Amino acid sequence: MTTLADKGNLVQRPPTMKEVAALANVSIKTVSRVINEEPGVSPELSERVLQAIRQLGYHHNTTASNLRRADQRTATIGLLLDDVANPFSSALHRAIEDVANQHDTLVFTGSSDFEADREERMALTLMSRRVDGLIVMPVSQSHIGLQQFKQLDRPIVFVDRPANLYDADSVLADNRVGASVAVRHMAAYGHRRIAFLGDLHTLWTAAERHLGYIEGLALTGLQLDPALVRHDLHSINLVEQATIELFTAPNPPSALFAGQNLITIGVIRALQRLGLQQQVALVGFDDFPLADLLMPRVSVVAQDPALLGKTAAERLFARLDGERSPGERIVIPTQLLIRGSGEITPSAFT
Amino acid sequence: MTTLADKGNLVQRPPTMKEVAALANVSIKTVSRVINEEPGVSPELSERVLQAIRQLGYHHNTTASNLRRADQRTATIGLLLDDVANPFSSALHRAIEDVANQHDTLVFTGSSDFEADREERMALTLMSRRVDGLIVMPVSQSHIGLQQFKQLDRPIVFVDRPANLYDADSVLADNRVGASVAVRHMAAYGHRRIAFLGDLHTLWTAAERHLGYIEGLALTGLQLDPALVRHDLHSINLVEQATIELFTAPNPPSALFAGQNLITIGVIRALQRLGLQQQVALVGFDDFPLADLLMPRVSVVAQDPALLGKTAAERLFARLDGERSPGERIVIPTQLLIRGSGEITPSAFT
DNA sequence: TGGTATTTTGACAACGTTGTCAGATGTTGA
DNA sequence: TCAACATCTGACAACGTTGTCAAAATACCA
Repeated sequence: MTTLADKGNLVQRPPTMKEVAALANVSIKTVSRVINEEPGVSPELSERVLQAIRQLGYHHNTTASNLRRADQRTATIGLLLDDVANPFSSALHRAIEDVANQHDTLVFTGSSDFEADREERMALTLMSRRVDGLIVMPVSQSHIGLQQFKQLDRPIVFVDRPANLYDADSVLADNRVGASVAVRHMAAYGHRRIAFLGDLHTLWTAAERHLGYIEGLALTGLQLDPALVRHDLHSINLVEQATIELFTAPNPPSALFAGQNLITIGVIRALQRLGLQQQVALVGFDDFPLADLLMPRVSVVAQDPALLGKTAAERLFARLDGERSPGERIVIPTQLLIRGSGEITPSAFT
Repeated sequence: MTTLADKGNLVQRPPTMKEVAALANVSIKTVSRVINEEPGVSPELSERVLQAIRQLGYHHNTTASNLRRADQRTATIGLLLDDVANPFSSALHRAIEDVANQHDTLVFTGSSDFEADREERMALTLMSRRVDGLIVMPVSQSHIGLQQFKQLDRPIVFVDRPANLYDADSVLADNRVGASVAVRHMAAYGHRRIAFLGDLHTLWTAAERHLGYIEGLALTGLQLDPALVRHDLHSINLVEQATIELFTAPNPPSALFAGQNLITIGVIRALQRLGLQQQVALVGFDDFPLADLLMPRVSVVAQDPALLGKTAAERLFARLDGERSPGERIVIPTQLLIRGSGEITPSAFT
């Protein structure tokens, strides 16, 4: 025969309102009133209840409370990120946590690892937990799980990348303009052969930055050379390899636009290996810690992940507070940070 | 008159088992059995139920289920970190998430910002949510909130820093040995004046690394000079200022031990400002991204946050599975990564 | 003093689910 | 054909809380 304890179950039940009520010699409802600070409890009873609460070490059971409450709220939201350990994601996370805290809401966070079915699974799990809303960096195109969530009329806010879901808010960085500015910046320093190194072309941000690159070239009257465009560089090895290939091929670029911070880092690694870091211009998309300590200091198009996160969270809570306007795209501007690597002139390179 | 919708409540209730049961023309209990894959439901009924579930878009309500279940589990754990956006914390977070996923458990994460009362508040909130267990980077010394949690016989595992709570597991890096190794390493390169720059002395890790520094000096027969020891450098400005002071004072150090990664970065910034980065030896505690791309490349004592997190999470789930042995201290070794900055000789400096 | 208005309190059902147990149905063997 | 048994199924209570509403206690007024 096995007992509960044998199975490793939590056998010691926390005290309940019932026990508090018994000790204070009042009804459960009175205890409930005291805890929820509802008016109309005499100071005398209230004190007796509080005393009993202290004595028993009672703690309110939020889940049971939420189950009964009429508004169907759980005071939790879900957050689906690429990877909680990625600096961009974790900066978002922090900003969202801060807003959620102000709304007495807890955050369930998960990493999708860019896998649509992980995203899907997480979304369904969170739906089972009845989270009040969702903030998502979307991976999948179909959003099957998310659609089901939407059907319950619960808000979803997309962040960093938009979704095909009609009528959902998205909070995005201005990827296209940012990329275009980066290209034009290097063109202004005299570069005519500017390469593009991008992430998985299926990612919306990668595609937008590529479009910005093309726009930037067009605006400065430069020719687009397909040999200078590399997509799908989703691992550091692929980045290094692509960079080296660019410089061993005939007619190499004199400037590089790196479409994402991990790509920027891979490029720097490769340039150091090639000994070219002082001769090739480089602007990366998305800032990263220590970019200003490298030699040369790395110029980047900076996003503002904290602002993206804060905006997304505020949007979500506005929806939860009843805001019913149609879904919007909110675009947060980017900023070119001039530090040195983007201002290297072509003359440095031969 | 205001309706529910006006108040922004989630008015559309998700379908319940009751509705599924009605549609499939069976009892609620049968629906429950199908969902929980309990044996003894005829294939025919089972199919009818599944059909109804699909038709209504039913999703199991985990919270209601957990409330009723006998084992008192919510399949959630709480995670209290310094700051989810800090790379060390977020690496821990990711490793813990992965283990939790394997146990079909969701993680509530919060940032304490090194404030004891934030930690306290978070702990109480998580207790209200009836999380099954807690993983904590502790801030406070008293652990009032955590103690109450422990009283419910729910496991807590401390990570990175131990707690005064008797009988709780801690998973720690070998701070003292790591620091000692760093000091001895630089001493072996001929340094006799090695400075210590540390974090808030109230933090256990900072204190341990300081002890390791002292031990390292003692083991190499070097004199401890209090003028070379700086504590409480909890902001980048304080670090830069302290570094500059060290080098403007008479008899400056020829080598630096930085007790934490943000401190290391501040030191590098200051050394660059002073133009001393190639002349002063530096070993930092805790690795950071790009340490190997700076010039000189930065030697560090690396911790393994992913392993710390994984170990802590596995410990927690072992407890939840009924493991009843006394609380343990598990120490994860550190590793000296030789990259260049720690191998600069005193001769470079005059 | 009696009657009404007001405040305070508690009994009970309900939230959505699962545990318990008894009843219904079907199967087997003599 | 009937008892004995195994298999399926459902009624009901329970988990810990809050919403509803009526009862009890108190205050107020003529």
